[in-house]
Amino acid sequence: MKYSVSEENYIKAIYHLQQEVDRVNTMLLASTLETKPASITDMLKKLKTKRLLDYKPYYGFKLSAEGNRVALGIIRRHRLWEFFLAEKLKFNWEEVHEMAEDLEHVSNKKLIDKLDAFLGYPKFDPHGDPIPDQDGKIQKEEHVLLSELKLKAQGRVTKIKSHSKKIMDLVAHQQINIGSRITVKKVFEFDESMEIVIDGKMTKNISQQLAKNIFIGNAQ
Amino acid sequence: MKYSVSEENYIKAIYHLQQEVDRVNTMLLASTLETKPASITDMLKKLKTKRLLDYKPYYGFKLSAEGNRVALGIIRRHRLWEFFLAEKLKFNWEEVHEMAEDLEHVSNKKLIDKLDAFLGYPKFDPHGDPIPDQDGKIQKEEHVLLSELKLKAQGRVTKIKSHSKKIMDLVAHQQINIGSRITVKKVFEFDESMEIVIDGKMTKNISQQLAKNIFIGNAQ
DNA sequence: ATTTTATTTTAGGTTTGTCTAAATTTTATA
DNA sequence: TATAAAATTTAGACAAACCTAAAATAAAAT
Repeated sequence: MKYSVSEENYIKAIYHLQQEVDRVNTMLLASTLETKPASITDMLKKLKTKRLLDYKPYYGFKLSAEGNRVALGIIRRHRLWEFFLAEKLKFNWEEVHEMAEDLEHVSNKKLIDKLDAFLGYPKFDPHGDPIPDQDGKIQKEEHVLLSELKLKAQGRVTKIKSHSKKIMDLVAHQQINIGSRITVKKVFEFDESMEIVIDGKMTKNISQQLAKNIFIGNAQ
Repeated sequence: MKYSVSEENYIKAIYHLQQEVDRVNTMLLASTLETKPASITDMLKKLKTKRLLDYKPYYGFKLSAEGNRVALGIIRRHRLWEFFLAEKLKFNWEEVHEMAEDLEHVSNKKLIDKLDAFLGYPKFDPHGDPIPDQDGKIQKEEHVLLSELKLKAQGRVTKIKSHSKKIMDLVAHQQINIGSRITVKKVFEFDESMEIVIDGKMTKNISQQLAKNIFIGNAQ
């Protein structure tokens, strides 16, 4: 089954929201898609008739099993293209998200599977988010926030929570990358900022707000 | 300026038709786009107001200078993606056209220029068609149809005229590739079929219809 | 338990790109 | 050159995806 760009954007947005809340509602989806609640209702009905959505008027909604499957396909495409853009075309990892928003809608299965092979079946995209395989399976992530790491603890950066430009600017400037090895040297009680060592080379001071957006984990 | 997928498909189709006839008309465009004449007229008006088209009702039409520039941008994207698909993802050259039809509409300039660099600034796509550079400049092709080649003449395959699946099937089966060196051994008066030698190795018999679709030239 | 507020849906309108059927214009033919 | 045929355009309709404004429903507050 082939879905329109709009349908795919709705499905993807619902999927992501479901990772944070158990039942998505109209207002929330409208604000993340920057559209009006009435438009949301229209699309919900459409997705329901296509059996992608479990939807009862006035009572929120969630993706059906099939809806989930479709969402994972879109996310697979998005993240593979992100990996391609960063790894092969040498884009900075803060630039790739926007371009992948367009590329993800090119949905020829054979193309995506060959791209996957060409890239060497990567398990994580440049932001550290897991890339679903052909069957929609996702590598389990186990990670904690850098802000929760104990003194002297160390681990690798697996993911940045938000992909907003503001965070990306700071993270890039501080030379924190996916895969960087981080050691917590000191935590200051005053503002809970921390001193960290990156890859055993650079010592940096980062705010608690930033530390709350950096995941440290077991991946890659 | 950003154009819709539909607008881009019209612009591209008009550009290609202009390589064959001097003034394109409604019926011709309708049949190549597999759409109805009334739809063509609608879009022509739109492209005219956007100053992409030189159009006088009832008297045919052709692309403006700006229309040409836009067309070359689309063709550049199409052919770069074709090259990528064939060269990097290892698709057969008869498969790439269809996928590139989707990819060509992803029009981020920086993405395309980086893709171009990644591919090593190729001058011809897998079908032997020239790839416009950033400024829309195209490498001049000089070629003749294989059917017009004289006896004992030889040259390299630079391009296949049509990209239809039917032709591609036959061409691939006969092991005729872009860059293959072809020598005309014999031409039969009865049906104007010809015996050719490919790369000095294989001797094949091909129909006149096929020979009329194979270009032999100076490129690559 | 009402009333107020917030959320959600419905009703009806717009734009884009398509269509069919009818009207118009050009081209071909007798 | 008048008429028939073909090509083109216009008029009006439709689906997709959005919108605004109004109505319906649910949740919160008094």
